[in-house]
Amino acid sequence: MAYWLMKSEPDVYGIDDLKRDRRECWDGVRNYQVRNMMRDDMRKGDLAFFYHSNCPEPGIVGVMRIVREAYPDHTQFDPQSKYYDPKSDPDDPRWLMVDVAYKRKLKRTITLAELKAHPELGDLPLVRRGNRLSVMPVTDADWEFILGLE
DNA sequence: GCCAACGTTGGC
DNA sequence: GCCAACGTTGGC
Repeated sequence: MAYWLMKSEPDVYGIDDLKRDRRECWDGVRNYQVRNMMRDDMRKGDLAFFYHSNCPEPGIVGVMRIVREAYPDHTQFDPQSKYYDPKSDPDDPRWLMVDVAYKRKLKRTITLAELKAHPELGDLPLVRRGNRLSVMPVTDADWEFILGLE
């Protein structure tokens, strides 16, 4: 089983929204590297950290489970959606999404600042300069280490 | 295929 | 709101 970290802006969709919905499709990924990881490496049963980005206190706020593997993201064909992609061919969809299910909230937010302060996490893409992936792999060791901070 | 211009992400 | 970093676009 693999581990992941997935970013979302809490103003758009936060951990409390997922807690309420229990399960949701992770739409709006429009980055090829992320799409390829979701398609090739993300499997049902994998666990992921829910990360709040672009907010007053960016950090890890919860844990969720991948419950459906990559399939076409319907928002790419919806002209009303901000994720609409007119260049995507319905017979060969360009963008994919997975479904996630709420597992739990962390007892507290493990902030980005805190993650950065631990040299043990130096290889975590999140804390590496210039990283902009909205979905990234987390090693077993980093997963355990981060949960240990809770 | 190069690369300048432009758009987006996301921390601060 | 600023801006660094990086991805994408499109002219050539």
